[in-house]
Amino acid sequence: MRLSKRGEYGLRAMIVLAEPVDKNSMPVVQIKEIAQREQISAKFLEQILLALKNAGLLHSKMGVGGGYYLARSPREITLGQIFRVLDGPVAPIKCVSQMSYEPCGCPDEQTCGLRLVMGDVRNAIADILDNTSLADVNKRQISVRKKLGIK
Amino acid sequence: MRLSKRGEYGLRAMIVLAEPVDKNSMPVVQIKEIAQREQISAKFLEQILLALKNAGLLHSKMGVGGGYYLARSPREITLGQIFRVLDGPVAPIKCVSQMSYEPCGCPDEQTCGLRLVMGDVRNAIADILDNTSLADVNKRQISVRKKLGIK
DNA sequence: TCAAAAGTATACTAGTACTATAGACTTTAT
DNA sequence: ATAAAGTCTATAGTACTAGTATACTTTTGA
Repeated sequence: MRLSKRGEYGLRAMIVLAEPVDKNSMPVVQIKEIAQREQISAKFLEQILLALKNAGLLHSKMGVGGGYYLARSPREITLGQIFRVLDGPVAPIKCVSQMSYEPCGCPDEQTCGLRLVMGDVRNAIADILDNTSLADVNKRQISVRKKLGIK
Repeated sequence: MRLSKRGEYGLRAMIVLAEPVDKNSMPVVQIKEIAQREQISAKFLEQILLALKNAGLLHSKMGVGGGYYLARSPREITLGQIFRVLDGPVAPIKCVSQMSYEPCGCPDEQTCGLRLVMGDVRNAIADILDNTSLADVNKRQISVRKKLGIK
């Protein structure tokens, strides 16, 4: 039940890109900067951000002073959207996938016990990922920091 | 967020092995029989059941009339136990694993937003898998069949 | 007693996915 | 014009997946 490095890095990068910036500074962040902050290979991150751009979650600006920025407000981008771009369906088994169903080959799908339970698992995961926006993540981070009295 | 074939087949086999049998027939089932019923390569299933046996979830009887049977009552074997033997930790990322924690390399684990959310995901999955026994699965199957009016 | 049924154990393999790395190209600000 | 930045595609090493293969051990019962 693993999140790939691709997914991990992409989610972390998106969370960084959603961080509230001081007003009237253009919220464009460079790959290199994210890579450094999060200790990720910049070249690998390149591919990941490109995929997120092609999926419409990021926009970019080329050339000097360029970089990436969110295509929509952090409130409107969920972790589920990001996850699906980078790691595919949320469901642990294809036959319970809402977004990309496929039969799994069990003798009788309707009464397959595994399918029943894995359906619950899928729903539990999707519930969290699809109802947590980048803004929510930032809010939580801030409240944790406050609680710990840091920064 | 995928369940491997190994995990899938193992869980399916365990569910079969937990099926209520007519009283006083020894509940020993052969690999071949499970493989046929569930459409799984018998040789592959062999390895899987062996792993489950070595983990103490199954017992076996060698020789003619032998086979596998559950080491404990279906009420006492959870899907979480089976899953962990075959597919490893439930957590989507190592730094939120209860059973086999490892740092994941983010700059500050305490305030890592991804970690906070993935912790929730881990708990949601573990909640289901660790609180669903083989007996529960069978009960659900039966109730689904009843509802559908089959068999 | 010995053959057949059944599990045990390990090695091997083809294919695919993962995790990058590399390099050539395009766009843009100054 | 040049350097900074993203774009795009190819490639490589490694690990994992999903099996196959093979030789063995244990047990039963004819």
